Amino acid sequence: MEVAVERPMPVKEEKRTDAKPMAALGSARSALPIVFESFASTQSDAAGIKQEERTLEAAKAEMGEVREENERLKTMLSRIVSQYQSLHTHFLDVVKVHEQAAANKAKLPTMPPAPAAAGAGDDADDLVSLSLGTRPNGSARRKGHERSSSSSGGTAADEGHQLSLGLGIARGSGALSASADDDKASGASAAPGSGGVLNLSSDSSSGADDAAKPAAASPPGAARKSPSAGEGADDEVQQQAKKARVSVRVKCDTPTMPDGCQWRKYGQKISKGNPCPRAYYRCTVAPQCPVRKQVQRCAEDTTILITTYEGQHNHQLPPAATAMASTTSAAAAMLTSGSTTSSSSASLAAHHLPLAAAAGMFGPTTMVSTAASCPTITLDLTNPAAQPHSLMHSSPYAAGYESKAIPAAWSNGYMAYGGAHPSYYAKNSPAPLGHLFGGGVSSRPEQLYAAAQSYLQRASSLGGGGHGGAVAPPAAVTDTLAKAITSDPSFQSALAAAITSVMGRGGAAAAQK
DNA sequence: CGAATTTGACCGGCGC
DNA sequence: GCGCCGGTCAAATTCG
Repeated sequence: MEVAVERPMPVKEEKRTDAKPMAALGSARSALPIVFESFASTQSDAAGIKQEERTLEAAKAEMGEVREENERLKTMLSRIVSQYQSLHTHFLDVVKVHEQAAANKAKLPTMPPAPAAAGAGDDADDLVSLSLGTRPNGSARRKGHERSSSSSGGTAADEGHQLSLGLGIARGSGALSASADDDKASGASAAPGSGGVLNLSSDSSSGADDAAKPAAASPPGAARKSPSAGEGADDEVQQQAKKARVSVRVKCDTPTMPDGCQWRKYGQKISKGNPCPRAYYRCTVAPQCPVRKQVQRCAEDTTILITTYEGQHNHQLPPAATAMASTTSAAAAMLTSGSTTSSSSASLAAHHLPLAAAAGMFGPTTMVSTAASCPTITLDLTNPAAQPHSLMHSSPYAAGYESKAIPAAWSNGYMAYGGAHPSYYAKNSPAPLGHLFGGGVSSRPEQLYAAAQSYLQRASSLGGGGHGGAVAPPAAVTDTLAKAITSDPSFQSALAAAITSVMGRGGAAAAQK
């Protein structure tokens, strides 16, 4: 039994408290130990009072230096914030232009009939989204393509407070978006491994998302295939669809990642190249649910749990499970739409963007693999930088900060958030989302979500415009923005906090076994 | 006693 | 055609 897994992850309160301290604090922390050390030593030395005084002076001097550094960092932070704001403003302007263009274009009969099919629209503006977190019922699919499981039927009530981190890619533009609904924050604290690694690998089949919905759906592959120049590509697509997967890597010390769903283990195997056995689970929330997952520990670091999801839930999910479900669905959709664009990953990269964009924008820790029959997106959040604690305890702005730990795509969402609530961002720049999700400080779910949706829409519009090819290359814009945002440590810490929150929540609610 | 997990066997795909 | 390997099945075992 994996009951143990379900228990809420222990909250590492002490580490969370630092959410607000800024970079300055981080640096201060690093300096303080030295001070205390010397102070302690003086005490031990009862004889040399003079030496003690000397040490104290040295300590004071160090303190002074630390203060100065704090000031410097604060200044730097405010500068960064202002730059961020101006950048965002500029971005919004650009987006508006594209939005209008897209609006005009939308009136054209280019939209594929297969509506729902997430990411099905090959030529139209497909919005591929990868979301982590739950979202309020209903609003989820603004862009048609989001078939997150939550929308499938989540009870509205339950989903009132949910956290969602979404990433959307507007076809053609590569725009990404993230949305953040508030979450009781409750979860916030709880990240199991707090430092988690999330790997999302989606199958083209993702259709999965759609497929999951039993009735509606048309075969995964069929749903998304593009009628146009299909040819051999279609077959390939369909095949890929069958293997669509979403894998999530999380640093977790429990047997399985608490994703909120109920799973039943049906097998275990030792796979080649990894001494750790791979466990196979099947979703038991509904008898006919096709979703399966594989859980395996990373050979290099056994604290890292690699969970690969396959398929789409065909039933209502508990609130706690919608986050992961949405993520896997969206990721699958993204891959799917990508595959429909062209027949090979190479061409994908060269052409429209879904996959290419995803691969490029997610950053080094995220991989989108289309080579094999199982296209996979890997989001590696195991990176230390992704861990809230470490983030908050260190000086984010210090050189060497690992900005790549967070997918650039998510940064867009972050940006959206910031754009909608600049003031909030300014006040809490160190870890805005961290407060939101983790601290639960003055978070406003509706606003956040609205902001996210707003951004989503813009992003998709942008994509449409980009597709038209009339305007400046959106991809370039978003890429630039993505880089800028991603390099923002506060975003990283925020994201880490959000993920942590999700994970924690999942653990509490999940009835995993 | 029922349900879930364990674990060896079986099956199908893929590469050589 | 053969062997390897990943994935699944199902009987046996364990647990609550």
